[in-house]
Amino acid sequence: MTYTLHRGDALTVLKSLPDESVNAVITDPPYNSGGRASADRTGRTARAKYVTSNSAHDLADFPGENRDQRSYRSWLTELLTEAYRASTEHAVAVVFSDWRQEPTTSDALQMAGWTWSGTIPWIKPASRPRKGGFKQSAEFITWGVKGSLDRTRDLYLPGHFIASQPRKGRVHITQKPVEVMQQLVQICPEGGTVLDPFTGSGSTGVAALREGRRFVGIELSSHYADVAEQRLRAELTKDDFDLAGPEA
Amino acid sequence: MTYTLHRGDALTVLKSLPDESVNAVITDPPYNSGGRASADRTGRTARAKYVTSNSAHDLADFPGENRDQRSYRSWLTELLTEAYRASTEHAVAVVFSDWRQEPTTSDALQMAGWTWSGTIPWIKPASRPRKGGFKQSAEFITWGVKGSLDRTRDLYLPGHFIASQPRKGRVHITQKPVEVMQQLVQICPEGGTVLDPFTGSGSTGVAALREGRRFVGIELSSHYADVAEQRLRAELTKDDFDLAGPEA
DNA sequence: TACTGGTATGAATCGGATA
DNA sequence: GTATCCGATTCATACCAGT
Repeated sequence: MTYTLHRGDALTVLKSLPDESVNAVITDPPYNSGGRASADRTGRTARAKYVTSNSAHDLADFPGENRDQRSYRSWLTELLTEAYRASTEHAVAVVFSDWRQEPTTSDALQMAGWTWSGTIPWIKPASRPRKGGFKQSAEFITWGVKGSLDRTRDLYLPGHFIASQPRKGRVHITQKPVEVMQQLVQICPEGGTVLDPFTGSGSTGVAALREGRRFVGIELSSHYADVAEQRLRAELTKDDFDLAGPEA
Repeated sequence: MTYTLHRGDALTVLKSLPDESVNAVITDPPYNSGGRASADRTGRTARAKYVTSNSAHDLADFPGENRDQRSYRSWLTELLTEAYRASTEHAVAVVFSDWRQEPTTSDALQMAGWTWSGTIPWIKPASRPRKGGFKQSAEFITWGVKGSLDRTRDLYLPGHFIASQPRKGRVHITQKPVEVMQQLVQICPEGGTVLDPFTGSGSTGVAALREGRRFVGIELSSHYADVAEQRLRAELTKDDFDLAGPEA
């Protein structure tokens, strides 16, 4: 399997992709969430919003956490519109969000032309408690189809995920568990192409390669583009190693 | 503990409730979901939408399943507005929905004045698989506060639930597991009053009584009002029995 | 290997001080 | 007042070291 990693702004690069060139879009955009007032959400960095002040780790910040509610919706809509154009018939879009952005995400998905087909909770067992109320232990995966689902495939995917955020060897604040991503990429037909306009540390790509799908990624931050490049290359090397065996 | 069960239309009865008389609103309104087109949703009864055509059980139909998307939103908004009026400061509203109605539900909750504070997935492990895609195994519990959360309470509630729908002894199509409801009613202070404008078979009430909360219910269908009445009365009797012990 | 005990942390949240 | 910023808080879970 192969991958392509574009360095640059998601929307700009998306516009340069040819029509009907990908078979699934799986991505985790910056949520632009957190905080009560608009200024809290737009005026602080991802680290300031999402990382406990006394955390020992020193993971790099990531860009794009400065949009207010309205511009978040139109921005996401335009992104998903371009992704729709670049997708084949029966392609599926899979978009992460938190509870606050889930309604906006399903709006944007539909405005971009996709047929909203469901919302899948991802349960994170290790999450902060909240005194006096219900804690927030889930993220949401909104998915939709271009046209109709391909019902000829003998594919049955779960309706929820329970998995902890990576802790050991974590390289990104919002890194997703590869085992979850490996399930998600199966929505793309084998040998097809998975697109992730917010590659980050590249978990979607790693999962795609492991499951025998091609990968096209876009990442703005040069730091994370480097990280993703390394992880993806390592994945290919590991493949060769696995195929050849340790004796080769 | 005591309960009051009103028979009649939810909105009409709600308007007759005194201001600031309840401490939590926990309810499962008719979802008005199901079909893709408006005609699919409004033209069929609840049984036709939610029950596999050859199902063996013979549960009664329930009313209120004939609103399109827009009128559902305004109807729910008006309901939650009245519920808000009838609630005390720091009261919490807890509203079930499916993935399709979750955005509308959080809209209505906020339009009614509540501060939306989160969305909790309820995972139903035994759900039908879906060929070619992700199955739908979750419902969503949208919750919000009148004013601010009471953070003086030593209360830490879960951020998700995993429980199968009652199978044995089920009396309502959309009956909720009492163990889930028993967790939810804890958002109401002990000895306080829980309101459920769509009582159905009365699971919210049963849970409230078990957890030492008063209950005020409203149910339109006389069939289900009878069912709820019986379950609630049985719960009180069982209480007496438990207190006195089998030898008394 | 299986278990135990110690420790660090989470796509937060909120009250209250400061500007 | 209003907007912004600072930092205390909370516990189930995951990881690690040691037996």
